[in-house]
Amino acid sequence: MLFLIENEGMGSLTEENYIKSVYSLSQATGEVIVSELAKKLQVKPPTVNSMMKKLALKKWVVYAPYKGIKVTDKGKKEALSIIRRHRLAELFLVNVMKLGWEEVHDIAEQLEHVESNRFYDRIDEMLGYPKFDPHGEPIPDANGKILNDKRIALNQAKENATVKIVAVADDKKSFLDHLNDKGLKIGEKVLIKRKEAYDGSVVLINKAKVELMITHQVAERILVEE
Amino acid sequence: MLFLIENEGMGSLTEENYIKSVYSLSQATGEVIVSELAKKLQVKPPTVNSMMKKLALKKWVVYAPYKGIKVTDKGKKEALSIIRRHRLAELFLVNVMKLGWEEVHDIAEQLEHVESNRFYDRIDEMLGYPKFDPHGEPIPDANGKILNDKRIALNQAKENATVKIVAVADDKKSFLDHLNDKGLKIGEKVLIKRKEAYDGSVVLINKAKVELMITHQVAERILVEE
DNA sequence: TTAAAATGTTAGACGTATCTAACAAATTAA
DNA sequence: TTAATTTGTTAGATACGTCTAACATTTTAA
Repeated sequence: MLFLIENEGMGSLTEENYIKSVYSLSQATGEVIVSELAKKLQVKPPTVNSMMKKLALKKWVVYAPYKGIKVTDKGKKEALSIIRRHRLAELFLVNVMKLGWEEVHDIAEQLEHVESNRFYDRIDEMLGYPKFDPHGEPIPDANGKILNDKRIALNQAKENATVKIVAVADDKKSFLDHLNDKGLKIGEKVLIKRKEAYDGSVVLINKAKVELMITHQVAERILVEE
Repeated sequence: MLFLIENEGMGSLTEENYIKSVYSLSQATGEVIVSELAKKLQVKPPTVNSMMKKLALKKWVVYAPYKGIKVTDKGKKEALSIIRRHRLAELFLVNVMKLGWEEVHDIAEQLEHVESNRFYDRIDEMLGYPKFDPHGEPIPDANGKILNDKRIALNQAKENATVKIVAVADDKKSFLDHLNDKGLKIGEKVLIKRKEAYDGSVVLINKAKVELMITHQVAERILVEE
């Protein structure tokens, strides 16, 4: 007799980490490639490959050989539930436990896997049911509903539109530094002046009326709305 | 090239769970047997057997085939560090997060494996550096030092001694109920009237001057001091 | 447009933690 | 004190998550 330890919808800690990364890396463009995931998760491509087959069987992702990986609604729900726990944990560590923002990420990475609705509901309550974390990232509610899910990658915004930078899809320090150098930050509005069909770069005008050119690679990782 | 992921002293989550159980189950008698551990950890005896070989290699336990398992000083240090985290977590969940005692054990079981000194030091600070948890169990300090480590099993106390019940080495509800039926509880003093050499049972007199007989099996699981 | 480079997949291996089946030792009871 | 029972060990299997080496496909660039 064989017993299934995990319930239908549940995932192992590892699976949780994968779906979370698939979700966030595919946010901007709608999909993510194997090598990108491998880099993010610090594993080799074959490992990602076999895990994707597994997640595809679970219907968390859509995955055809040599094609990009897409999250399904089911996978999205999983990811949002983990992201909710991560963001609540971070906020809790900062607001209640008075730890510094720079030191909470790794702890939250561990706390997000704690299995206990009571624990997270209580944190949510103590924090006053917050809707956003201090990076501007929305916190999904207990049902996985997320406020303002209409964010798009900067390179997908229309020419001449004025959009607000609401988040970045890459939290590596080097990327944040790069934005800083360009005089861009979360919360600020920019005007999309021109999108180069040629190389996908975007020319925009920032708050200080300065014209800036940003590469496709970078534009893809900046989330905007409106 | 092969990289070791774990540092010398560290253990996997599984190893941590094993050494914790070895430590607590061997508290009273100085050792614990395979089947007892298997029962506690919900695994089969061969699993315990192979894990004990592993922990013996790490010098956390002393283990010879068909003999009881003993914790080494090194293993004790590991165990105390996990127990510290568990007890701090429980107290935090109850005192700060206002969860009920009955619901915190499983959450603490998960939190105790969070790797972050900052996290635990902060909890310790918020709780005012507590020395005992509400079950009367001492909380080891950051160096693994434990206040009053002179507790002994009830059956090891001398005849005619008056001792205080400070903790139980078995937190299953059925055991606690059994003690309740006998009119014994943590914090209460009892007089050891007689110890039967024959079957190891102990006759004692409780607060209400009532004479009680408790079996060796039970006496072994009641920790007393003084 | 084809050759080189980048990216992805398959096959086969390994370590961890677990199991069952079969056997061995120690303890208990007749 | 020997036989039965309990307890422990060994051997071999399995699932998970990972790897490397070899091969396949796709993309890029000459």
